[in-house]
Amino acid sequence: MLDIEDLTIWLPREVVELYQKEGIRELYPPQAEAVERGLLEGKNLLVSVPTAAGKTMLAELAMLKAALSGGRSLYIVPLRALASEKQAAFSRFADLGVKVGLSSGDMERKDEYLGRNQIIVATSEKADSLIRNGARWIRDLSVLVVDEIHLLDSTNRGPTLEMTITKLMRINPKMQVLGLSATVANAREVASWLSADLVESRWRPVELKEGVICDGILNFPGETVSIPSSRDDLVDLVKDTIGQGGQILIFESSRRNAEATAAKLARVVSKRKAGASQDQVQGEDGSRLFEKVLATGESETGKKLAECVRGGVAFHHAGLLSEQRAIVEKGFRSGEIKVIASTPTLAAGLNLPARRVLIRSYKRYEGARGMVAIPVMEYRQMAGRAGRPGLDPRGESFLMAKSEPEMKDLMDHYVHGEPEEIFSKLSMEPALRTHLLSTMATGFANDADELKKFVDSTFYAHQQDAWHLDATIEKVLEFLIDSRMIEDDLKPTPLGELVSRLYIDPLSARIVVDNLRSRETAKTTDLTLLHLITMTPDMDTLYIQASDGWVEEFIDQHYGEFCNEDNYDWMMREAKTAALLQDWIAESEEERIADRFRVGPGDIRRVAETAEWLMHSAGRLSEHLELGATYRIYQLEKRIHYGAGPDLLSLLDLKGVGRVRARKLHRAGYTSLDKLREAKAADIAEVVGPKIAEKVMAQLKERA
DNA sequence: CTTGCCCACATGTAGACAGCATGTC
DNA sequence: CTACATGTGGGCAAG
Repeated sequence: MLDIEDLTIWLPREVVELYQKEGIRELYPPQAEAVERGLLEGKNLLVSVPTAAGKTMLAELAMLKAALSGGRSLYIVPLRALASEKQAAFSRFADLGVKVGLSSGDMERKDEYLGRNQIIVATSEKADSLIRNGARWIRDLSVLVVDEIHLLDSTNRGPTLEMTITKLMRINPKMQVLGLSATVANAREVASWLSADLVESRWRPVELKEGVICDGILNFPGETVSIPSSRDDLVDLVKDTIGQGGQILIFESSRRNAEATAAKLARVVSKRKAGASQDQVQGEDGSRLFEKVLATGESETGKKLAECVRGGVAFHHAGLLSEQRAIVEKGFRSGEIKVIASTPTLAAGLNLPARRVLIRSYKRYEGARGMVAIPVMEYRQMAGRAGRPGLDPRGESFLMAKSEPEMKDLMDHYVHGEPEEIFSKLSMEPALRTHLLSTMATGFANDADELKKFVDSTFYAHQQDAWHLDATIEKVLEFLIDSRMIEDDLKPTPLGELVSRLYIDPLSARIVVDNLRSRETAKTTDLTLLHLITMTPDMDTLYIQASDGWVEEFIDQHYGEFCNEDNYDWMMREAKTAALLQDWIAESEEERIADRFRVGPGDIRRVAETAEWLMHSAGRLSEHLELGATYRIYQLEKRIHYGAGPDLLSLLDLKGVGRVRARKLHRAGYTSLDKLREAKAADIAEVVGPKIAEKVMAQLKERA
């Protein structure tokens, strides 16, 4: 037991008082262990404990210690949403004179300006990008916190995290490193890579009972409990939970299942409500949320969600708009929503605990491999959402089994099972393409020897045999040389430096450059350029479904406009994605796009966001190599940003004018800035309202 | 003739980071 | 390439 008061040995009194004011009297056991192991004496630590065991506070203590003695800390998280959540939380240190900055792709300030903060929160990619772009303050860090460091195991994003940590440790040799991890089998291995002490514990602030539900029986280790049964375990468990005044989080393996489950439960839950008299207020809550959801747009998804929240139930997946997700999350926190059926979005993301968690399917579709049982680590991630500290006496989580033998299997494998080891994915070719280039471009290595030394300091080299890595490195370097991004002696070319800073896959750059070079300008249309960026590995193309027969026709019709693509399956996906973007910049309504392409509104935004980034990068490449398409590409970039037709481009330069107002002005005859200049303020006000009109007039005057 | 049920068969499958430069309705 | 849950439409019997 360590009293919070004891922290005054290492920290100023005002820090301790801040926590005391928040009601904290003593440290949790794993926290105390971390402090004893030298958290506040600059020791590197890897803390591997369950969710909600107080990892964040440990990071806070270390960062405050540094901040109050003039040091700077970087806190790395895997998600943008998490970055804003942490930034908001750390902002309470303003009273101590500690400033907090946020840096992620969607919320950006000037990089150098960020250095004025003592704590900076960033996504791993952004942190990497800050290094690539040469932000100076990043060479002067006292503390590095890496949240969810077990993501080193992720194929997509693990290598970025790994390289970022490696680079930061190299340029800040004295920096304290604090890794925060879920429980994994080989935490010691990760710790040793970081030269860190390991703090490992299974302690939780709220008891968690894990079990398996089967035929109306809740099976816990050494104990079974039966609940009122109507032969539908899902409905029974939900009714039971709500009957106790609790909330439940249900994890599904597909969006469709999440939506179907939510719809089904909404019917059940609202029927219960209708029976109870004091629930008048609840009903009003429901209709308030109903309106709020509908206000975000009346897409199919939106309407379905609105219908569900009316009954106090919601679904949650990446097809939702971020506004819609926010409504669901907030509604659940406030208790207006009792049940969320979610895809894994919620498992990895925000802190949204519930009394009970139901994992309805522990299998997940993995393309060629069919349905695969999820790793224990992911199970823990989901189960760990059960139990709200201070609110629930305990949390309960359940897997769902259809038979006795399956129930026993699940007990063995998940409830009693140990999480897996994590493995570096750095030897994957796409990862190396990106990161070898940036290593050379940022001067972390200047020749083959230095590169070898650098690679030797990665987690991969620490953990695994290097022969596979060496072979891939060879291949990748050849590609980079052939693409003129590095010279024969591995020195970066200006093109290579540009690609590294743009943060795109070198292969994406290669595809863009090759196609722009070989293509005759006369045959280049908007569709050509849209297709071009969908061909790059940085674009996640849409799937082809049975109802997508039109795509083949679309390809035939516009044959000459497409870039060369040998693989017809890819071609279909690329063409479909390009078609979506074409609709988007033709000002087609979101609802219509969602319908035509069978995607959620959130997917549309994501495709557009990625496309905008890639179009910008294509523009920079065209500009740098003088490929002749620069102007057109930048215009397209702008159109993708706003989702607007070509005739609006000049109007969009005006602040306060987006796609909607620009179209209104255009329809009213104000088709250009000159036309607007000739008009009277009152007439413009007629179209866009007096306030905006005034703003517009002021800008016109300034420009003239 | 309608309704309800079972079966065979078709269908579709999680998530989300980055550049740049500041403000949509 | 490996599975699975869900939705759909036809066939059939009961009402």
